[in-house]
Amino acid sequence: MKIDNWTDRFAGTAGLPRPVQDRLTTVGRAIRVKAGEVIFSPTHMPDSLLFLYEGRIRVSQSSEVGREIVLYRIDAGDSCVLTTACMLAEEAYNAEGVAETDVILIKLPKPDFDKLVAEEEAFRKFVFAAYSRRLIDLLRVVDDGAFGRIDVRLAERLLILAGNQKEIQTTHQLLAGELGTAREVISRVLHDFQRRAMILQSRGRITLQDKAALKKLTLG
Amino acid sequence: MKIDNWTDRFAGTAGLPRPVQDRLTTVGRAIRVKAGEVIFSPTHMPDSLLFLYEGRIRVSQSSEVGREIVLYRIDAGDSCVLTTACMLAEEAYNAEGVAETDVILIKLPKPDFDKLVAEEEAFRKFVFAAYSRRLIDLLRVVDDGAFGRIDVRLAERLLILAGNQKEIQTTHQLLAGELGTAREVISRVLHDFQRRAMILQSRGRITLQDKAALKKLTLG
DNA sequence: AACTTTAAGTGACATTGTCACTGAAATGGT
DNA sequence: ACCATTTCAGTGACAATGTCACTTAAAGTT
Repeated sequence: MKIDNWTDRFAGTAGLPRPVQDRLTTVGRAIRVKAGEVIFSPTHMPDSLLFLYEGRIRVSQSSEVGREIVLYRIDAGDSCVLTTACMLAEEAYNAEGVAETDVILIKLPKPDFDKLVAEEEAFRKFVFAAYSRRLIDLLRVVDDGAFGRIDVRLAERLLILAGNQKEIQTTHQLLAGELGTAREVISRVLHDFQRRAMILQSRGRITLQDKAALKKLTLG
Repeated sequence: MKIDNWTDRFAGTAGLPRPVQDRLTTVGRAIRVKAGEVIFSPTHMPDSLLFLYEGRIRVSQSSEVGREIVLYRIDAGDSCVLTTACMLAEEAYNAEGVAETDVILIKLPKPDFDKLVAEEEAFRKFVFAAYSRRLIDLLRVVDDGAFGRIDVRLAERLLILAGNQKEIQTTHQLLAGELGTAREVISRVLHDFQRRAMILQSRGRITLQDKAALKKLTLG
């Protein structure tokens, strides 16, 4: 598939000279991915730089015994540098990226990526910024995991997942995967939140009834 | 201070053309740091790229309540990209770098860094590789912290810290800081290791008496 | 309606983290 | 040498979190 002018959507490419942009739209292959599909995993790491044109990707890490933790999310307009990092590293890792919504990716082959990094200042900045964001994201994950309380982290995450909505469609299992904990732990904490009238639960759905109270929890 | 030919020590600079290397030795300022001194912290983030010419830097993250976790170590020949990442990011972080031994750093001002990245392929590769290693390191920290058992992690760390030595000079408090846990937890686990004749403790010192047993612990 | 699958609840227990201490070993001054 | 101070380690009680082995409930399937 071909998408015209995708370069307009990315901070690193929008300001490039017209001929360069034209070349990019020629060499970059657009790919549609359905929600839920795996975009990269330890066994299948693309050898291209991925630009996320549309949708959202969830990057998570999983343990041998099936537990999981969400590392960060990639939104439209950003790129996925973890795949490039993993290309360079020999060590084992176990991160995977899953399309959280229907997704349109632009796949830029490595040689073109290298050329662009070499020649275009703006693109270089974009790539470095992407790396930086991921590093900072991971620092946050480490901090939360090592020092944060589970009820606080869950309250935070519920607010984020809800956005400006009041309801979240999810399961306890999925929430456990967000925070890298066990389902039972989530069930316990949510039960407590409900007892305190902060939320209302039904199968596969959580209604945030008192967002202020949840937010308050994340502060103190 | 000036150090001749420091560029020979770094993968990203050793292969550069002679004139480029000469320029680098001119613009790069060498700095000596004594063991224990803070090299960067949230309140004092250098605006240069740091090359570690000699010694070792410990990068750790600390919580508000005084707990700490070691993220990774930077060895001679490597660079410290976290500072460059933090320069680009607006978000709060709380990582700090401490000289673990006496250290010699080469400080390359940002403009020179940018120029080098723009012009030299080898240097670019070096920088990207450095970013990648840190990302992978952090993935490991997340994995260990979220899914690992504390006794296994401690056994692993003891073996690493000992290297090919048999003895480690450290305190329970410092070991707690390595793994992001509390001193009492370390005391408990070490007590257990000693009961099982895997180690021998005295004030400020741990002797690994049965490395094989410790290693075995890290597998099963 | 009966069956299957998936989601959630629960109690018992293990592990890890926190708190408030105690005691022991090194350090430093007089 | 003696004492005071500081640093390091040990400990028991308890809280928070993670694990296990289930049960119960809801939604989808035939």
